Amino acid sequence: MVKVNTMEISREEPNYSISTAAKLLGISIPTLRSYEKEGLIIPHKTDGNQRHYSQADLERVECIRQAINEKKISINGIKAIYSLIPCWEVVQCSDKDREICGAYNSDEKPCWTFTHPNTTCAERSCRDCNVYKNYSNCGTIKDLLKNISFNISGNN
Amino acid sequence: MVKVNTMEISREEPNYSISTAAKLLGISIPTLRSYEKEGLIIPHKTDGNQRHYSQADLERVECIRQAINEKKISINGIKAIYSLIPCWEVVQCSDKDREICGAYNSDEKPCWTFTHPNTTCAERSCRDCNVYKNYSNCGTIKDLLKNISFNISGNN
DNA sequence: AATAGTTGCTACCCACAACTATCAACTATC
DNA sequence: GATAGTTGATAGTTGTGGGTAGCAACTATT
Repeated sequence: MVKVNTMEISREEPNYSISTAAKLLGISIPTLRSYEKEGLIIPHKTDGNQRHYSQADLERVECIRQAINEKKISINGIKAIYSLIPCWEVVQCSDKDREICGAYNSDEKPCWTFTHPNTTCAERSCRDCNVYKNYSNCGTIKDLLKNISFNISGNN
Repeated sequence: MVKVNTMEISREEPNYSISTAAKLLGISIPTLRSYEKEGLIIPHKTDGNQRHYSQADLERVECIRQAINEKKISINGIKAIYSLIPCWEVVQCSDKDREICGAYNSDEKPCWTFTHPNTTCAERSCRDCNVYKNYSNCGTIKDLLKNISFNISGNN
């Protein structure tokens, strides 16, 4: 139990610089930066604004690469898929939040690419949020949708 | 009421040949065929195996085109998004169905591109199914997910 | 039975999404 | 304070996904 916890922490410890991360992944540094610019990853940033990547980050990037290179899903496609993660349920945000939240009302970009003024997510760090952390692995979004009690309204 | 019904029927009446459909959409015939081959649309087929398109089909194609040309989502991306439609809830299929159903266990292709032997969907026509019909319009998939009572398990 | 339109191929084209290289200014480490 | 590594830019490269054209065989319409 304690051991698992330790492993979990080390998996999320941002130990790799951008150059070692790029080397480990077999891609260039600009590519890694562009994934961030597109909102696919949120690396940790030091006080001096330098990027650091954890093991979990690397695995996330590998899923993204698999989607792009093997599944032939474009970057905008991945963003659209991420936007379907039901964040509003994961963070249990209020009806009022949903009205004003850009993420809730978008189907083009993941929620963590929005600023969330005046919502539950305002003071949260998206990198540490379960929406970002849990549903990043290659096939987990559909699995999330399966663990759902549906209540389809107006379905004729 | 009757009037709406009539409109609804005419909207789904497969009145257009492939050449007129292509002309109305401003695309070539091979393109229209390729969308079908990819599983994005299911046109009606005559006894002589010729394709006929309804008004609803044309609108569907327009959404697909918008996704490809404006949103820059690749065809495989669109397929992956369609695969996230919770068909199992729309058609209310059994636990046993879910075990053996290729669609339930895929996140690459929409459910209607599978044959569904020995499931609730086996004897259904996918073109007439609500999964195909209702959640084809550009932004409706996320809306569907919003009309849901969630029951997230194992969410730490 | 003749004309027009369709079928499923295969072969071809090209815009551009994904990626890389290079830069001066800045940060980290010793 | 000097070396190595990083930052955000811009400019350049390239593979290929999305689309088209052309074909013989088939179907529809007159």
